[in-house]
Amino acid sequence: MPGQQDKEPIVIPKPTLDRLKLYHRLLNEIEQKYISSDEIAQRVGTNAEQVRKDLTYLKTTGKPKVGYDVAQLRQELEELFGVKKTTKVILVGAGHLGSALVNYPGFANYGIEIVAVFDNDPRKIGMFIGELSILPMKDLARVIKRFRVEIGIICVPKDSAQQVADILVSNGIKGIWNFTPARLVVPDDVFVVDEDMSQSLLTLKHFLEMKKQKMQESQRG
Amino acid sequence: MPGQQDKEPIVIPKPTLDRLKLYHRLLNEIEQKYISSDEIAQRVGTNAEQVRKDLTYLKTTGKPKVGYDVAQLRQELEELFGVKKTTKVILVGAGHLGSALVNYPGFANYGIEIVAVFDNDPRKIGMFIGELSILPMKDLARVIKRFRVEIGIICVPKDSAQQVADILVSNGIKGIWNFTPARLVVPDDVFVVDEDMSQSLLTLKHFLEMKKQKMQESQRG
DNA sequence: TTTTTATCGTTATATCTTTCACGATAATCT
DNA sequence: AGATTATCGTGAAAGATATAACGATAAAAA
Repeated sequence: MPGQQDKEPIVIPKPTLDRLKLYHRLLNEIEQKYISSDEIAQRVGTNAEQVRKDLTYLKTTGKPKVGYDVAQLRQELEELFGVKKTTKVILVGAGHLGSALVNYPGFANYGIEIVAVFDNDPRKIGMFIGELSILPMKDLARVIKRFRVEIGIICVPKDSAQQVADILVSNGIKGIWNFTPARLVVPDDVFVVDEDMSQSLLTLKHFLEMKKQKMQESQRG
Repeated sequence: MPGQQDKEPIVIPKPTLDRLKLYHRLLNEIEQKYISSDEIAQRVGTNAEQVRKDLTYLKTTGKPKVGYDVAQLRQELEELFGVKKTTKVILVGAGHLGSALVNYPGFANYGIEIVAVFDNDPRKIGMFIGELSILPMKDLARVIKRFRVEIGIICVPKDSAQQVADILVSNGIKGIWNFTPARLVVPDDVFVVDEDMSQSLLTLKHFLEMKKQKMQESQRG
């Protein structure tokens, strides 16, 4: 395998990465100069050992009796997640969800900029979502090249999802944020993050089921 | 601890539960009568052993040389997730995202019915989202009681999130689907599922960071 | 300056999850 | 009917992650 080196291929475990995201969010909300592993833990709902373990994956180190330098930690996390670099993104599918995303105020904080919205419904072409006019799919290649877009958001009906993914991939997109329940098939070097809301829903319903069962049991018992 | 029994407190591990959701979705898409662990695995991107292990948490059992009965497995999963029972849900926050959710066609498939939408902006009261007219917050208690609502969706601005959560909880809501980045503080018996899109974003950006680093390394090396 | 204390970093232990391995079994083939 | 085969179910091994334990260290107190 050429181009691969054994020295320090430190990969951060997924669970740790997920918690680091929580820490990152927390650090953006607090004012103090230092914070202890224990305080971080309490605020995000884990324990101090876990926090310290997680932070060993970073360069930032804490001081005994004081804790971690908030600004420093925040900055390292921002680098880790590339928050500071603006990433240009296109969105395909100008339905309700697409509109919601274009208008989502949170993206700017994470260096995300939606530069164009596409749809294949001729009636929608030219209409505006926020300040962006909806473009036809045939303009996609041009826009991606022009703005050097790397990420595409898919929020079209499920049955068109794979087709759209194929178009995005063939135009050089390397990251896809998939809001449809479809499982996308893409080359290895393309990264897909699924945002399937129905799945979260199942989690909620399952919880309520469990709860009801428990209540019935304790009544019987 | 009264009301707690030691016999068979079988709890399905979270990773297993997440995969079961994938299997459930798959089973809804296929026509065949039987399916093998291997086919399930290939279709959802895992391996056969994993699938079989996961299915040991269910009552359904497979037949050698044949596989699992699709209909039976589907039904057991539907029961597990409470898909068949319609759950009534209210939504607070009639912004872009709220509208998107009300119009989301996928909910019906999972037995979710949004029965009312609330907002505290007087200008929005009485306007329609789909077929639902936007109600003032003061109607909330009445609606929850009337429809026996157990789940509330919060998609208001971050700063109002906790306040809304408190209102929901005090009106007997037991499950909250939180679309804001706020961390909600609720009693132990209330279950919160966070749907923080900014967090998924970080996953994507982190991936792109990694990728860039790798490319730089391989150029240097 | 010495002692005490809070908090870190890290190694060791425990738990949880996945993978492996293989005997059991129902369907198919000879 | 007996042999063969695909597939299951499960217990054991391996791997990953989380928790616990504790010595080290910087700040604060004595």
